[in-house]
Amino acid sequence: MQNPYSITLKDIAAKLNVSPVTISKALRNHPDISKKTKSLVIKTAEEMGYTPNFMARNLSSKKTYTIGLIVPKIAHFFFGAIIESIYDIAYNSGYEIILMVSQESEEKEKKHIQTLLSMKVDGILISISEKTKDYSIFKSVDKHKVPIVFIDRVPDIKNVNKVFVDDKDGAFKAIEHVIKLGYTNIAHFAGYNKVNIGRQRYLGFAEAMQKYKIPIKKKWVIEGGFGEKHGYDSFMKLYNSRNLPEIIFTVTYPVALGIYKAVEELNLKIPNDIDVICFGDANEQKYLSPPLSCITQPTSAMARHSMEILLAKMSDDEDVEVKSVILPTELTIRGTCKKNMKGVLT
Amino acid sequence: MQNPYSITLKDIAAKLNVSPVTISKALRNHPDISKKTKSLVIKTAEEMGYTPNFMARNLSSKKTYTIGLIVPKIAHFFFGAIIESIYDIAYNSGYEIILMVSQESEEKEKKHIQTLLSMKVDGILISISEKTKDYSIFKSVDKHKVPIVFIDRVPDIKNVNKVFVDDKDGAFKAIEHVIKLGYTNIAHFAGYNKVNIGRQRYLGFAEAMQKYKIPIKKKWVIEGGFGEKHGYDSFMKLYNSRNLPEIIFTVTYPVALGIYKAVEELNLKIPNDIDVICFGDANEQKYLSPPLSCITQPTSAMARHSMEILLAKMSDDEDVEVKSVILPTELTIRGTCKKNMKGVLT
DNA sequence: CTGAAAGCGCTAACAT
DNA sequence: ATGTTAGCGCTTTCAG
Repeated sequence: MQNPYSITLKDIAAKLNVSPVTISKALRNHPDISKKTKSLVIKTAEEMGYTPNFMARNLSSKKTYTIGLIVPKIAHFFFGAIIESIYDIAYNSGYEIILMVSQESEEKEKKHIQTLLSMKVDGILISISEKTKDYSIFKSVDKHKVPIVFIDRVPDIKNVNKVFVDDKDGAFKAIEHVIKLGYTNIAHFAGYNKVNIGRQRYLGFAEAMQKYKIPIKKKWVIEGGFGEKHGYDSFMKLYNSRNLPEIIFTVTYPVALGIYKAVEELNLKIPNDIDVICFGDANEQKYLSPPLSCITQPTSAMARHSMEILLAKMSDDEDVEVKSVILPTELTIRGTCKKNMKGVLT
Repeated sequence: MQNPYSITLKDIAAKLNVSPVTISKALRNHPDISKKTKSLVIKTAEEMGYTPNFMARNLSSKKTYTIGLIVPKIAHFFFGAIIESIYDIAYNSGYEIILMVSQESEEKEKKHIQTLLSMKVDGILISISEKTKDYSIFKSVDKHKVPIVFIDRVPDIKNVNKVFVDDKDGAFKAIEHVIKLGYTNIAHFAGYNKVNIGRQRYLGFAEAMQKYKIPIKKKWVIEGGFGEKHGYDSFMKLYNSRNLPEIIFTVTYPVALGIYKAVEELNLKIPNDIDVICFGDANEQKYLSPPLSCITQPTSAMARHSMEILLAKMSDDEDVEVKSVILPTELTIRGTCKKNMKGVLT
């Protein structure tokens, strides 16, 4: 027995002198059972402290009412916000979320998918790790017939459900803004080119530079992922090469934070010595010194759309159409990236 | 059938012309089975894309190798860090974490506990919501014989496993530091008195004030929970009453952030117009304007201790002793709370 | 070393 | 309206 202290349908049945099936049906509000019996059953079940056995229930029925959610990191504003929204929607739709953290490891991601599959989740929501190259695992999910929706970090394959932001457009808008302000020495601390968000943000950057005929300096485009360390290391590298740009556009907020850290250690000042703008918002940015300007992503809309798609896929047996939702970004200018006002500000 | 595309033990058995039991044993590395058979089984299982059915497995065995984790919030540095550490340790110990978010609601918390119980988790880790008053639910967990350990936000009951920080001492040290710096007009934006961390932090504050014979002004001790809104609202209230202290000690980091927000809106300056120190660290604090001083909690140590206790409880059948771990805090002085240097800094 | 039998707790189909 | 039978996929005795 799972543990000797849990009460089962049988126990209730014995006490009430009926069959376990009656209890099962009553508890699930099956039309077969009379109101009187139902209320009696419910009452005694409560009295006895009955807790349905999830494992048993889901072994005999088809649905588990659970959704697997895989993210690369958790202690990160963007994912924190996404997760929170998804939990919220799931809760209100009667689903449980099983959250897994890949920690940017392709191997862990794979393991987690296996686990979720073995847990018989009804669907999977995933933002893939920055290292993920092998997409075959996602096809295996398909084979198991469990619907999957990709969020933000989506793989470059056709015919999958994805919800992401118009990264290229967002980056373009930001760089265009920067250029119009009069900056010409613009660097980009990029993500990885093989990760969609890294690639698209770079492309937006490049397109804007091209449009305004500003040559892109190779040394000023540094690829290195999405974490704080990239920002710190790359800035240090640039600084030591004595070849600083006026402004750096970073692929994520943590990368920008890395620059803040380096700048402080070097006793430099933002935005005087170096200016920064980043892709991705975080609550704290407005309290940074100086407040960091950024491209804002609509996290709760992303969560909502992903859940809507997944919910639809999970309920409809017929093949619902594959959906790709692209959401717009917004430019939020705060204390950085406002060249024309430099004199006033400092 | 769960879904027609998943391969079961039976399928493998049929293919290999042996009984399902042999497969089951081989896959679990049971000593009964010969090496030769084992390797053959493992190989074909892989080829066929076998995924064990978690539900079935855990229905027939005792352990599920899952741990339930309940936290009040997720998009919050402290909990994010705790969660990440716990996930890490669990992963390395072969456990899965089922994360639930109570969103500071007692009702949701209760529901989540029920769900976890019905999922037959092997143990529960919980940081209770700020609203939780009824502790009877925790006793019901006890009845189910699933071990539970409380982290940080622990209920005020005897004989439960808990891991928390010496909140009172941390607050005391901070206020003592503040007083020694020469501040006398000290306010406290407190949590809720009925939540242990709120109460203890207040007590530390009060004790320090008393030791140095500084009267506590009632209007300067404002109770209001642990969120940003409390900080914002309370500061606005204080400001409008034209009775500002020199420094405010806040019960959490988000509360301090609320003050930062209000201060900016009011066009005031920290630390000149008002100074702040808070309980609880976050990565971003060092980049705030100005960098926020705080009392640092050892999140990963907290995670480690909780998991150690839980792991022990889950493995030993005999009643292991109830454990209460109290961890020390550290004072981290950054840009706020350094009166003697005011002239230099600004 | 291998397998047959029984059962975990629940639900679905089919009686009654 | 209630109960009987069977089975979900796996593991645990207990025989061979």
